Amino acid sequence: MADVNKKQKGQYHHGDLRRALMQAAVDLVAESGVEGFTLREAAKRAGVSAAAPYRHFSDRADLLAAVATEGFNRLLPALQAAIDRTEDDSMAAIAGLGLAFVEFGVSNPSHFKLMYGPHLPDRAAHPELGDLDLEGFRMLSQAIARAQEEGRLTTGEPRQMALVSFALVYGAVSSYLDGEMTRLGFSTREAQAMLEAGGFYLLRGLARS
Amino acid sequence: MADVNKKQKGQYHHGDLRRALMQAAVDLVAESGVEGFTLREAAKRAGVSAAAPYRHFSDRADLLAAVATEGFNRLLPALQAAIDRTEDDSMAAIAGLGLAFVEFGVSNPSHFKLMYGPHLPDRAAHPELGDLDLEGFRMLSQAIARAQEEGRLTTGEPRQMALVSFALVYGAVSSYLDGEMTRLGFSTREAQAMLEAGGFYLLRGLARS
DNA sequence: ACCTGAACACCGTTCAAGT
DNA sequence: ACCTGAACACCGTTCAAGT
Repeated sequence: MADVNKKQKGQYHHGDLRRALMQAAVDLVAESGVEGFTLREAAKRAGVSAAAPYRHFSDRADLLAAVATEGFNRLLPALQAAIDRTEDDSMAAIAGLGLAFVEFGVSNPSHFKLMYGPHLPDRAAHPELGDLDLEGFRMLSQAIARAQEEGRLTTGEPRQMALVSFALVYGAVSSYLDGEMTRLGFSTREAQAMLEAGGFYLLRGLARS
Repeated sequence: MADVNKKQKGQYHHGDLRRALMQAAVDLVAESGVEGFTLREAAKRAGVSAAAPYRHFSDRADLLAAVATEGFNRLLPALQAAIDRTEDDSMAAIAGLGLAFVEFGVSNPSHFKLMYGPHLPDRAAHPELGDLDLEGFRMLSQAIARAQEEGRLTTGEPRQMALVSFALVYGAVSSYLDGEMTRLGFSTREAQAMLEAGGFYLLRGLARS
């Protein structure tokens, strides 16, 4: 049960330096935000020199993008599972997607910040990120379209209704992670209650009257 | 009409270095994000040495916090104006608050990011920021309470309904500013349309049935 | 009171050299 | 193929010294 996060003393090769660096990034972001992450500190925690990361990542941003990609690769199956779990109820599927998204963000704050935050300077350099992002959004759009076909949601562009829903859950999670809710005097419990109520209010507004 | 942003050549005193540094910060954040802002570059643009800013700000974070404070000092009057403009219609006041918030964010992206983003490492060091933040939130809560008294919104904790509304507009603005909407394939026009529709859907959900 | 110049510790990144 | 050590340009911050 060797610790894969640190190089064995005296060993020349690391084992899985790529993994260890990504884990160090997640830890550092959790500890002190994305600004608090430095390549040198990540290398130090993995027990290698400051130059070693450049064998595995082209630069600092490339490492962060790899963590973001890992995040999408965790989120998308969770969203799919939420849909599968509610095969019979199209409205429940939409609510389930929202809850799964929120749960993912709260459980994976470092990943979430890198996936959706302003920290990746050149997203064009990582096209796979955009593709994964779009795929999640398409799941939501399709769930909304399905509910419309069943006559349970009001008419309107599914894409637009999806974007409204996304803005709500995205705003909820990121303002929570940024500490805005705490600043406004909400406890974690209250914040959670509001998330559920928020989804309820919005769904009510989207519902067929 | 002297350029207050640069020190006159040969002049020893600057004139208003504090202002010039804050303006440089706004510009740098707009150009390359908060990560792209450096104290040294701001000082360079103001025409002073790298140590000069420390006469006016205790450190880098203090300068950024000053810009955030300036942002709240612009936002709050805009919110108040939105309320005054719709004295007679409590529902219009809520919608007006949302639109004013969105308009502020789109027009003052650098300020908005610093006010609500994760970039200020120690917000406790700047208590006035939390106060101003809360004041804006109280405006929204009161508008909601008023609409409830008039029987136009469903019952429920105004604070909680305000938080839901805040999450929606906050999510809309910050995902727009972070480029997420563009990534999802929405044009600026579409994004704007969705903002309006989003407010409509949510208000509909909050309305008394 | 306000600013400069030099200094320190730190960072991202490169590159020749080691195993 | 993978990593080290030294180097470079840059950054935040401090401090003695200048005006």
